Amino acid sequence: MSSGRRPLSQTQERVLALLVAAGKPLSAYDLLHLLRHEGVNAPPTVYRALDRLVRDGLAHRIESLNAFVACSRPHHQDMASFAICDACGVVAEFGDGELQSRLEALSERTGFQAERTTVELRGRCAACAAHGHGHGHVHAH
Amino acid sequence: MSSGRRPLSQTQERVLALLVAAGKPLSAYDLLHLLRHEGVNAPPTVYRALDRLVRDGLAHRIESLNAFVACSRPHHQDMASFAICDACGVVAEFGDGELQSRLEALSERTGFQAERTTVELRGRCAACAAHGHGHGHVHAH
DNA sequence: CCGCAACTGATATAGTATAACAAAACAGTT
DNA sequence: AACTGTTTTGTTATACTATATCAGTTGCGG
Ligand SMILES: [Zn+2]
Ligand SMILES: [Zn+2]
Ligand SMILES: [Zn+2]
Ligand SMILES: [Zn+2]
Repeated sequence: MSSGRRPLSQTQERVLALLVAAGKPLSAYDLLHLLRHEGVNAPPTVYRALDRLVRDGLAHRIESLNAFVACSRPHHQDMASFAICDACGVVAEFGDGELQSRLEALSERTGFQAERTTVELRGRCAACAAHGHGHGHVHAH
Repeated sequence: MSSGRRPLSQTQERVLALLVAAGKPLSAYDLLHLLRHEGVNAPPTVYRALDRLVRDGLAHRIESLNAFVACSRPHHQDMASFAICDACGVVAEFGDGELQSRLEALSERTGFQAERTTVELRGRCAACAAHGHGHGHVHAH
């Protein structure tokens, strides 16, 4: 039998390293541009590596940004939520037991069987809210 | 002074009507195809109508689907959450005071100032979970 | 009438994601 | 080593989602 899961491939390691280094969400095409120097030059390669990382719980997709971020507590089983600063781009990942309980209670009541839950707060982080970075925007370019 | 907000334009009305009739999320391009018969033939027209409807609280964007759905309780001020069935495509919109309080408490603690909150549950609705529609997928085509 | 704001038309372009198929790499088995 | 099933990669092409830009229009208040 196969004990544990496969190790990451070279590409998967590279993508994860880039996400960790960035410390904020990168789009698949951001990653692709960063990897052009290293022989990766097609979208599917990047998307496949991302699929693996997300399946494995090493990265998350941020739906409201169409982007990906390294998991801050790899392989956790509970659901993840995100607070995303629109001024500086930083993302805080947090787990919230009460939030999760609340959503599970809802499933109980309604019979809806959730397989995946997205919770994303968009706004300003404490630092940016203080600083008068009140109306800036992060640009991907 | 201008009492109340402007009425919806013809295009905006049509887009809203289509969303209501569909009873589930439609992509901007789904709407565009439906409107081709009526002289609308460019994406920006549809996106602009959708912007207006979303700004006005008559429709919501579902981030995890890149699609739009009519609001089930127009103009509500509290945050909306969504349970989306991946088998039959139906979306249930719900407001949950406790959920909202929980998220507001979080903002309080961390200083994060949320301007927009996305809560989306993906899974199977009660009917589909019962029926053994256990592994189907909804296709947009 | 004038000016302003919102909306539209039209064209082009940017950004995000997957389909499909062939080839290579890898691990476990015989 | 040879065989087998699975995973990953390469490559090309294509589909889907969204915005930029600029000109023209419409509706309304001053
Ligand atoms: Zn995580
Ligand atoms: Zn910030
Ligand atoms: Zn609503
Ligand atoms: Zn269903």
